[in-house]
Amino acid sequence: MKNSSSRQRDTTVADVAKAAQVSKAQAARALGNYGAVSDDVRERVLAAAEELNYRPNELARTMNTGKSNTIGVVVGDIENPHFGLAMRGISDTAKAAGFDVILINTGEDHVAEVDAVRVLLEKRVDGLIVAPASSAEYEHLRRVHDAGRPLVLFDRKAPGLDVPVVAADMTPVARESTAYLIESGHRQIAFISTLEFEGPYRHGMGLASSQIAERIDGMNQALREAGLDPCEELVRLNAGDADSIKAIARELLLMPEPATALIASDGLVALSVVEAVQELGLRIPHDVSFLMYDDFPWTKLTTPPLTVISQPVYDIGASAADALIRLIRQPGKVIELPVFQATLKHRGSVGAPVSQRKRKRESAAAAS
Amino acid sequence: MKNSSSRQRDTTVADVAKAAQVSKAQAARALGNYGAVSDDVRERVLAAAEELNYRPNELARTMNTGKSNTIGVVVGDIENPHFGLAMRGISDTAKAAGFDVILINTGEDHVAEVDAVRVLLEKRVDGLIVAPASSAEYEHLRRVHDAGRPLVLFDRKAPGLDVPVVAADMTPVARESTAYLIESGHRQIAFISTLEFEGPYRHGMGLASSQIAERIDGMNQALREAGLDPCEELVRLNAGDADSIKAIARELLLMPEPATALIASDGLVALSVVEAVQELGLRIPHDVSFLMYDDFPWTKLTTPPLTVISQPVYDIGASAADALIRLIRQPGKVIELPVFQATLKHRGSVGAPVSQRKRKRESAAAAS
DNA sequence: CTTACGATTGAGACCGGACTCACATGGGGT
DNA sequence: ACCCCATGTGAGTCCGGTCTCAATCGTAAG
Repeated sequence: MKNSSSRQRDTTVADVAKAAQVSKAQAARALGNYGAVSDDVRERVLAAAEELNYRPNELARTMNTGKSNTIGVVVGDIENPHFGLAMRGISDTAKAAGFDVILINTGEDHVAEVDAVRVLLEKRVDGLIVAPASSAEYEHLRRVHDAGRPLVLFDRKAPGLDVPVVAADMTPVARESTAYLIESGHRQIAFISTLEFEGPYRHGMGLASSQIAERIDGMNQALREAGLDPCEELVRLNAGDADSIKAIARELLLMPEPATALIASDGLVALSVVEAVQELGLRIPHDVSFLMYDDFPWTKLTTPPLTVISQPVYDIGASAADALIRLIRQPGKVIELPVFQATLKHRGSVGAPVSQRKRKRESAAAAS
Repeated sequence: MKNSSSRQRDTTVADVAKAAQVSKAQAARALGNYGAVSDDVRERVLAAAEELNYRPNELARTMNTGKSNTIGVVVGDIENPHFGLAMRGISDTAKAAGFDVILINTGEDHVAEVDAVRVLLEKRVDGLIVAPASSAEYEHLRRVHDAGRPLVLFDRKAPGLDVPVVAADMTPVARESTAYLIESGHRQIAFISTLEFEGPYRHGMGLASSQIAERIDGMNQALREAGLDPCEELVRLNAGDADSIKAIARELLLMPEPATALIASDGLVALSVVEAVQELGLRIPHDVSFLMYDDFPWTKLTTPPLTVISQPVYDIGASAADALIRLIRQPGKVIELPVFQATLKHRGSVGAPVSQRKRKRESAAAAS
């Protein structure tokens, strides 16, 4: 129908105005639905717009209103279903409020993240939701704030940055699940995370990721409440890539006093840990108990299905979007955020440790 | 340091020009690195820009160059690791060529997809990569083309739309893997896909998704080559959501002449199919063999690990980006695309069917 | 029959860059 | 000494909208 080549210059308000025989200003008013326009003019303009297939140039509009009706999202790893689900929460909420969402994936690379933030700022998004790769370096995030763009952090806090953070409080569930492991008889409970940190874990040191800090804190709480001493050697940070995670898991399972329960700090770590366990020929939960963060669909397919800690990820995403939009609409107003809780989902990967089994058998024999 | 409130008006070329005591035009030239500028002026301008922390307004630039140095990507389901990985291929390639990438997720919803395309067009991206949810409705894609923006399709063709498509050729691997199943003794081989279609599968009808069409074609080829008759009842489209997929899997396994091998058309379908098999108390591969498309990490964790068909997803993404960029740089030029092949990865989920086992046992007994 | 006031309307500035055009300036060639 | 052309430079236009402002119109009030 139309010339399919590239020249197809877009029709502008001026074109529409000419066709409708009115001034550019009037056409713009009718199209933009502002100011006073007589019914006669409005009708003619809209008809002309329809006829010419007029599409407003959003860029031009953004340029002199300063608003783009778009929010930008920066995540580290879109391959991680955790972020995928959160993204849906964000999208749905934003869409309902009339905002478009554009996403940039950084592959957990700090440089890429800085770049992503710059790009989104340049495109004049109205606000940003960022799941920062590193909570240590956040100069680029401060820039967002300085540029007067609302910012909401997702999943991780940036200490020293006064910005709303939407995340589940992981301490209670970490405590609960550790207590459950202790109750099952475990004493050597290991925690594995890819969180990067200079040097090995020590109690009391400030961790860059509040999420991980809470998971460890809750664990330590439960241990102390049970009269046990949290062991620094059993908390392994800097787990790195898949091979490195597997090496760490092997190490934990083959030590003189091996870990009898492993906790994976997220679904990606879990993948490698389970693989390592299987490669060692150990069975879950008979030889070693396993617990993981992130309720991914595949966790139900292993034998046995895995006991997981589940967060309301979709809701958290939705809430982040909601907070951001409120911030965009009422700048400066202090907003309050709902607190989210994670829950422990008992499936089949936690059991009594081998030594415990022996003890039970012995006491049963003694009783009979 | 700076006033942290929102007023912080951005510094513009005009500001820089004033500070450097030159005309706006000269400042713009020095900043934009075009035209003729004396060393003296350039120096002063750059110094002033640095001093004032000048950041070009990308929107304004885009508005009168028509180029945004950004490519837009529209995918149906970013939660699907398949797209996540492809996205990385796209990002890496685009970044290397100096393009930014923005992504919009549609949740496989056609309306959302139309919207996404509109938004990206409005933001004046230089080109689009789209994995269309439905190959049947592509009016919005035609609009991209009409607007003179390069477009590359990912994973799925849109028949009747003259646009480059980057995807692996699934026919050979479908044929190979089906042949493998046949060789293992299977005669009742079922295929399950969520592809939406009016009515059940019939031979020879045009499927909206070329990916699925190829998978089925390859399968039928292998069957015919083995002298078997492709059975329409064993190809199940419209599998729908998780529950629906499970119901279909159950049906296939409980028919009078049940399927002895199941093929899941993608990793998401696979999740539900395996779950259904497990819930029926059937064991893979003893009671039923299983084969799936998509080599997801979790497929190695099940017992037994699953035999999968793997595509070079990252490379396909990279190639799509590469094709799009070539199209952006040389409009109109016909580009040729590499052909990608998928490969069958033997793991442990395919074995001889039960009946076959019996037959083997019997013949072994007869021979002894 | 004036006057006044709200509704309409058009001209034009403006957002922040890119780019055109006319006008210096000056060194090289003859 | 004179012409030519490359290099520098500033004024101003344009992109496609939004928005201000002053002028115009109609009509109800005085």
